[in-house]
Amino acid sequence: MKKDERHQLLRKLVQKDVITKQEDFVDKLHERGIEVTQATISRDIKELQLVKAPAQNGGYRYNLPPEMDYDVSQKLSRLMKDAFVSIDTQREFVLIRTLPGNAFALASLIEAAKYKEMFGCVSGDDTVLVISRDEESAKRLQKKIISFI
Amino acid sequence: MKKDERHQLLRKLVQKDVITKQEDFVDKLHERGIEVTQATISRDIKELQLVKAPAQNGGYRYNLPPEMDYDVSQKLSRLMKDAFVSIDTQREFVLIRTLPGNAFALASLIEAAKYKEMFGCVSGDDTVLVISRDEESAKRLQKKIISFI
DNA sequence: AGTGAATAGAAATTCAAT
DNA sequence: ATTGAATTTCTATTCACT
Repeated sequence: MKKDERHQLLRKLVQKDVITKQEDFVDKLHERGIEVTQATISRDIKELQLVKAPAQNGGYRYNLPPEMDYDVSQKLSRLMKDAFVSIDTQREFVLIRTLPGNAFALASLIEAAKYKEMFGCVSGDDTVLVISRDEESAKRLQKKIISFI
Repeated sequence: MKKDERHQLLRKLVQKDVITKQEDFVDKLHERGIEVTQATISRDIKELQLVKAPAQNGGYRYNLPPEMDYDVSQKLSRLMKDAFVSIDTQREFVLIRTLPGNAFALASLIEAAKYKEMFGCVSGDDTVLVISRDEESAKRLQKKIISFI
């Protein structure tokens, strides 16, 4: 199983089940016949930026990172499915192509999403250029943006 | 130094400084002449529901719990300073008294705040009754609501 | 209740291998 | 690049005391 697949699964699991420690992930994956160790889960958690949060009841629970506004997320999802053409990164830049006339709207939504990785964002008619902090950030942004399709 | 004071200070510190581990808190407090151990900080973190989040740069950072909308928070703050009279808990209930005619507005804002501890919330003219999950939740809600004054 | 000292328990990293 | 085994580091809890 590829890392990206496992990451997707972890995101599912952390929402569906109450995960109180990393071993819980190891066990859940084991149930599905996927063998990983705690070391790998620790790295996954870091990459996915999951957080271990003290819960209401007194225990702990791993959570997804704080999401952007539901509203923004909805609109991004619709616009991306609708008008997305391609995405690529070059150094600390992310270049997104859209159908003509949609780039400005997309740029506005990306601004509204307040990605921590993002410095700024400019748009033409069918092109959005996102400037991020560094190459790593650009790659992470690419993944996040693609996930809306 | 009282626990509540220390909690307030921790909330300040976690915003101002980059705290990567609990010992960082111990050190920061030590600099201010406050002697606590890591054990106490661990308990504080649990009570304040601070989270250790993987950061953009590859490290870790303790953060405040995800906040409610800025907008809601602003309005709550204004209304509380304006119209708050008293607050008390009884079992799993929180009873808030306001100046006459303000309870409904306060209840709406409390609803909008989407506190996890809250079941429901009803209001009269000068009284808001919040129903929470249990006694502990009620006490936590009381603290959170008072903090807007 | 709130706390510290000691300890158990959980998570992150190192080191090696692939 | 990705991982597991071992290890280190960090965090939570226990126990005793106040």
